[in-house]
Amino acid sequence: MPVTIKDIARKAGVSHPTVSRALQDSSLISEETKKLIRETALKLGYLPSAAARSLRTHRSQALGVIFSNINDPYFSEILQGIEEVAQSHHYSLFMAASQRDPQREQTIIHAMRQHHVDGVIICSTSFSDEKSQQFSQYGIPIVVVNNQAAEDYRYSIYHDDVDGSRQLTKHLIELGHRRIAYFGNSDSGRTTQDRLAGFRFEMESCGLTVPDHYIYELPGSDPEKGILVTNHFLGLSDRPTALVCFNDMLAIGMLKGLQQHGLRVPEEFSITGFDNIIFSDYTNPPLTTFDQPKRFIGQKAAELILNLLNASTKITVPEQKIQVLKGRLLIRKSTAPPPAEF
Amino acid sequence: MPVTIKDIARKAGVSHPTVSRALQDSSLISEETKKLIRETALKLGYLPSAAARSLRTHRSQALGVIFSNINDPYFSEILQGIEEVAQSHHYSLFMAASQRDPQREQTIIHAMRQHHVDGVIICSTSFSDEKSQQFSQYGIPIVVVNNQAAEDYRYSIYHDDVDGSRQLTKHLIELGHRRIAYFGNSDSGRTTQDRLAGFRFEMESCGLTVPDHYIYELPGSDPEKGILVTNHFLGLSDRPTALVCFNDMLAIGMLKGLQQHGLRVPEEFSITGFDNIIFSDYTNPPLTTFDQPKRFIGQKAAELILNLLNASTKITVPEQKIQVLKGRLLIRKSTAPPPAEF
DNA sequence: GATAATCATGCACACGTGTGCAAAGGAGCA
DNA sequence: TGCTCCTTTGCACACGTGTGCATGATTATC
Repeated sequence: MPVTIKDIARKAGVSHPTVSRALQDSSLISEETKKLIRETALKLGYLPSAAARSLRTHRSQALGVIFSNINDPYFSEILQGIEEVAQSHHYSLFMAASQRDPQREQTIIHAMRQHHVDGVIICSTSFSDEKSQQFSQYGIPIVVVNNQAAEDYRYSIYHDDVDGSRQLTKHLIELGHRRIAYFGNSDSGRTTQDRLAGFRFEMESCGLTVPDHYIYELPGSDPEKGILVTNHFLGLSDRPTALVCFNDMLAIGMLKGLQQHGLRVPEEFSITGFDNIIFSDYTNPPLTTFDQPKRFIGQKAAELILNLLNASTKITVPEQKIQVLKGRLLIRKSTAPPPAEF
Repeated sequence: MPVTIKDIARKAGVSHPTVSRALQDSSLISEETKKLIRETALKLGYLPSAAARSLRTHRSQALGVIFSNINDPYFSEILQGIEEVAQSHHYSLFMAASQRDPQREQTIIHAMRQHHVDGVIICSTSFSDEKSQQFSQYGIPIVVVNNQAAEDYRYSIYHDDVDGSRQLTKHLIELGHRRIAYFGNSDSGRTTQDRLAGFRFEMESCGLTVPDHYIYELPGSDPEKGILVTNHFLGLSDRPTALVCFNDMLAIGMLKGLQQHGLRVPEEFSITGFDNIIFSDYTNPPLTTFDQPKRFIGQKAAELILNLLNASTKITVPEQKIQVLKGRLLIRKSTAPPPAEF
């Protein structure tokens, strides 16, 4: 049987409301009673009941975090950032993975509403606007990370993927490449769109055309997909000399596929990734990629939502609705000038 | 203002206890009132308050999951398994990372006790026995995964690392290697011990000696450590021809280190990993490793703890306290017979 | 010295749900 | 008709915490 404030009250010879106030460091209670109560609380090993507190105050000291897939090094690094900030602010984390399944998404929403989370961070690109409205409708603030429709949300954080994609493309162009293709992912919402848009934009502004068959997109991000798609690009009569990949996972797979076909990277073929997941530095050759501040993004998302929680009581509205974070180009060894004959 | 059972009661013209019972499908309530109540509950969009329910029943429908580090592909795959099972049983997940910091561990324990989790899964090797007793002391069942002292716990799950390490070592011996070294991790508790033990055991049972400088252990598992340690092994006068690495992360780093020194793997040097994380198949050459059923381990851990929760009411004691799961040897391209001159 | 002002504390109730017990209503039976 | 038994429902209270309000004690003011 756990210790309650009533137990403390009995032991200290006061009433339980006095204990409640004392532990909140209320100015109504005299310093000496506070001290007495704190000591007996410590002695008895008191721990407040989150359930009772949450029932009364409508605050749970818990945040919900929704991912499409936890088992993804990109997301787990974001999660790490979130967790750090949450823990240092004494917030607990409810975590769930939607697996892009609408059924599960609904289940998750219900679970989080039932558990009365104070706020929600959505890191799932597939989460629709109307789904997330189920939170805001009940006064639960949400922050979305890299969502497909960041602008539709009141608060969101995303990485400037257009910029990243442009920088990668520009790097290849500067190396002398002219026939550059794009290997994309089709189901990551805004990320899908922005990375392709950045590629196209940079190509066009350099006067380079992109034939339709230079764009290849498919759902999912297993490296295995990369291997499968190798054939497509290598089979083209106007074979590209360089490839911009949607992310590191796909690039890693593509790299393996190219090497299985006997191509030397980067001498015969250049390839870029995106995200700078830890393994992109351990491929052979190491991947040229775009470093996205993943942990920082997680931290910012957590800080933003915690500010919102305080704001709702203090009626302070944060000045900024949308935060755009910038990354940096990371030139490693998977890119080089195209072969001489081109 | 969320809908409560009282709102339903008012709308349906009954008392709130009747609603409570009806929604629990109690046999005390007539079928037609049940139907009426269910319909109005649906119409009003009722969602039970976990706080109130938990306060009354002392069950929260939530599990705690403690990791040392979330940003680790090995653990996140286990987490995925846990999440799947939990979600399908309508349990939510409280998640926290200890970062091997005793202070944070204590904070996590408090947070989880406050939130009244029904059970805890500990995937952190650094979690001490006495720490976890804080849970069992208050009747919260715990399941530990791959813990250093699995036998001390009432319920635990672990992978047979001794067996895995033996099989890897045996594979190298069968290829003809005699000078085999071990590159380990020093802060993963039982895993640390078992993998080294398996290596030693197999070497000895084949009559091969292991000089002290053939064993190198350090804390942490960043691939970067692998690079740093390359010098140690390559600098030895009796240089080994093969290396058994604690896990894939370190092996991936070591592989890069070897290649930076101009060594060809596997022609001049063989190397093995452990765990079969997804990237071990995408190094060049792909890593020979030991496939551990990570997701399955997570699923089993979640199932075990859910059984314990039911058992505590039904007074059924599970027959098995400790589950040992087996993996399988995965021979890829990072291992080959030693060079001819040896 | 009487009154007002200030401080510290306790009483009572609320949050939303679940459950023991009593009670009301109907059916069955002698 | 009177009794018992069963079904269905409501009443009252509990879970642990927080807060408005009243109360009692102490000090300040004229």
